[in-house]
Amino acid sequence: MIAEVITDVSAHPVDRPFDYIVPERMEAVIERGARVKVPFGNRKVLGFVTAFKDTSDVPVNKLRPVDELLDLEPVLSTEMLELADWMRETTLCFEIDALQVMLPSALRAKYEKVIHIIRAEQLGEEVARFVGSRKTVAVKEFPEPMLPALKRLAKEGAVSIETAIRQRTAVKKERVLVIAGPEQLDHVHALVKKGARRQAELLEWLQSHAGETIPSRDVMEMTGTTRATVRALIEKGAAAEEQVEVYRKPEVGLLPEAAGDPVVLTGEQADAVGRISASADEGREETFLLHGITGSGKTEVYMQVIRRVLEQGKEAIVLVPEISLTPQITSRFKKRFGPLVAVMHSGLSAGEKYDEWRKIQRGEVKVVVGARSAVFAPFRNIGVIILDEEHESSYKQEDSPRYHARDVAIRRAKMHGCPVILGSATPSLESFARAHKGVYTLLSLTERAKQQPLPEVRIVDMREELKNGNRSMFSVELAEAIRDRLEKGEQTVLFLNRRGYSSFVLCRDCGTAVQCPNCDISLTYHRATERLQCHYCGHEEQVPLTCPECGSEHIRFFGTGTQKVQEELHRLLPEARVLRMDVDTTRQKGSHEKLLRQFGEGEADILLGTQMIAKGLDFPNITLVGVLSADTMLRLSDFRAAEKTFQLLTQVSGRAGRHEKEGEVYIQTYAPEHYAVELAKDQAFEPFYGIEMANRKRFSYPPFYYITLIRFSHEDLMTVSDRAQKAVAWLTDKLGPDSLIIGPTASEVARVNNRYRYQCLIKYKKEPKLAGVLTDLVQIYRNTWMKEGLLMSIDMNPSSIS
DNA sequence: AGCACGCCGACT
DNA sequence: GTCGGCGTGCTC
Repeated sequence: MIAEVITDVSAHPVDRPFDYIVPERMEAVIERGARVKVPFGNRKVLGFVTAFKDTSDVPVNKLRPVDELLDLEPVLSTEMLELADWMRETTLCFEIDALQVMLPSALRAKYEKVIHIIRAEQLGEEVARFVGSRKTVAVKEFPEPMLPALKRLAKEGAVSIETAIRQRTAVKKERVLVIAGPEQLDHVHALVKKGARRQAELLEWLQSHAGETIPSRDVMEMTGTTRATVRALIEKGAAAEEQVEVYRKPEVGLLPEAAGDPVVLTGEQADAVGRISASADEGREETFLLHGITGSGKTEVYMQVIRRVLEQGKEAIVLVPEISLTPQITSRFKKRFGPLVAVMHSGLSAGEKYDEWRKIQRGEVKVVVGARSAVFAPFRNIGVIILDEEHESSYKQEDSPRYHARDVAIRRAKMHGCPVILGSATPSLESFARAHKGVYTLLSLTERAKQQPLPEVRIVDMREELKNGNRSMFSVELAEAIRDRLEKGEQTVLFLNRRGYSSFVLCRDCGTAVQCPNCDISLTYHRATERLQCHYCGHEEQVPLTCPECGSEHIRFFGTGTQKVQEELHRLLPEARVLRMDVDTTRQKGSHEKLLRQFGEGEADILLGTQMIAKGLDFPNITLVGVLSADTMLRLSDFRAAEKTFQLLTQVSGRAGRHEKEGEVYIQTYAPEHYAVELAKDQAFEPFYGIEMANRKRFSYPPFYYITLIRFSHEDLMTVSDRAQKAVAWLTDKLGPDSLIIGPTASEVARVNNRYRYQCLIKYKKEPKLAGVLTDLVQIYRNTWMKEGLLMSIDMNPSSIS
């Protein structure tokens, strides 16, 4: 038997299956989707078995046997193997990357070079002393100066250097005591010596738990005894100690008032649940776009559909944008479905993620709530896949494999015969257009679940404020409104769109900001470290005392970070209690939940934050939302700038007045007449959709055209510009006349990490040749440009082109 | 001669 | 990606 194996080597020339002989002893147990250890060149690597066959085209003398079978139970199903093929084709990634992304990182291999001692007497004094009596030693343990000696020893055959494969995180084991039966314990009683008070105490406790199995640690804790005592009784036969597999228990901070029980549905909600359930019952692969204004109760619809699916013995996947950012929604699922829910998010450790994954794999849970990668949850009988906030750009992975969770969800639904729900108050233009065309089924929720009116939204023209001499971050109106809430004991949420607005250091004399030495971008000032940082390459430096350009001492901080707003807020309203939520205050594990809980329990009057507070926040006492700078995003040179601004403003406004008290929203902007700002005021999605669609059509952008972005980078400006030019010329020649090729142009940030960046954009409606042409372009790249140090990457469906 | 370094091709 | 093989050029 021959196995086809995809090896754990992410590189072009080996992006294909390699044939291996399956040793007889493995033949009965090896399966597709299992991991194996195989010899590859002069080392051992991990690989995935993707197929079997009887004969190979490879010359027999080149074939080598599989070294070791790592999984008796395959880690990837045939569905997943097929899905990986599809991902390779649609995103142009390596097969191995597609396979790896579906598994928890704990299952990935870690390679370590070790030396095996063959003839200890030959080692020489120094090495021998270091090695001691060990048979194998990791190479990295040796001090640098000893390495040449090791090399020589390897050549002489006194030692061998090999790569060991280690699994990153193992199954967690715990010691348990299997306590003997009562008669046996009585028997032990006689053996305990008179003076052994501790043992007698412990034995008495054990007698009251005869026959049970209890974790050793718990036993010691409850009886106040130590290992020595326990061991003494084990020797006398009072109990046996065993190792059992356990799951790690991630800390789940359940938020207090997240409702657990199903609620009575509005007519619209009930209709949505009915239609989706019908589709699920019939096993139809239908995609629904659930368009519901903020506060219309989309989550309740999801949960009732899931309940129906569970009743049929099927499973459900719920995707939310970066889950640690929305503890409220996970709390609701945990409360509703209890132990049937697994949660997968970036806040979990590798071991915790692995444990959650195993629960899914073994069928111990039926619902998974997670971020993007949870779309690969290893369920076998999926009944529904849900993407909440489907317009969120975090569903697109920005590095290889550049997949979109929405596409994967729809693909998996096809294979399982089940519906997909795309939920949003502000759907992506792509999805809404598809719903209009009838590709997706549109379901609308137009009323708020608790019948509250939409909040009153006021747009504040900051140019007027400036004219009137108000140079602060707060307009007179907004400041007044905050003060008003403070007096009433109600809560305020202030939102700062930080992008392009962080603090930087500017010279007042020559007007330049301090730049990163490696990238064409200004450095950002970080209060916590009191240093300047580059967000692209990570470069860090001291804040200069004089301008590096002109030597002037007149340099000062400019721009607005959350810290600065907090200071200004304190000056304005010294009595207000402010909670700040941004990357700096939420870096610690669980701090996000903690801050939200504090705010929910009324420990602060004002919550000040960035993007991360725009979603999911749902507290009854919030009656005021302020957006400090609505239009910073509009300045981005990206075709989605207006869409993103509209979505963000609508989401943020939706945080106010979700319960009994009415809400009010202030949007401060320098572009009050922009349609994205004006229409967000009334959550007027359809009018916005109309205008934006017209613009997209005029400029040939999605959803009218598909786009593919090709990026190039090189240390030398001339080289990158020339190769990009050559690539574009080649594409123009090969692609059909209806495809538009834009560029090459220098990227928005033209240099990152001392590499110059160019890009070009292909726009097309139908281009059957595209896949083939791009594959050929990659061939050219591999054979020529890659060797000169050029990097080229292709994004088949970029969410942003800036 | 002895080796450091960079380039190239192979990996079943 | 990572290795060994091979050529070049430098030093003792």
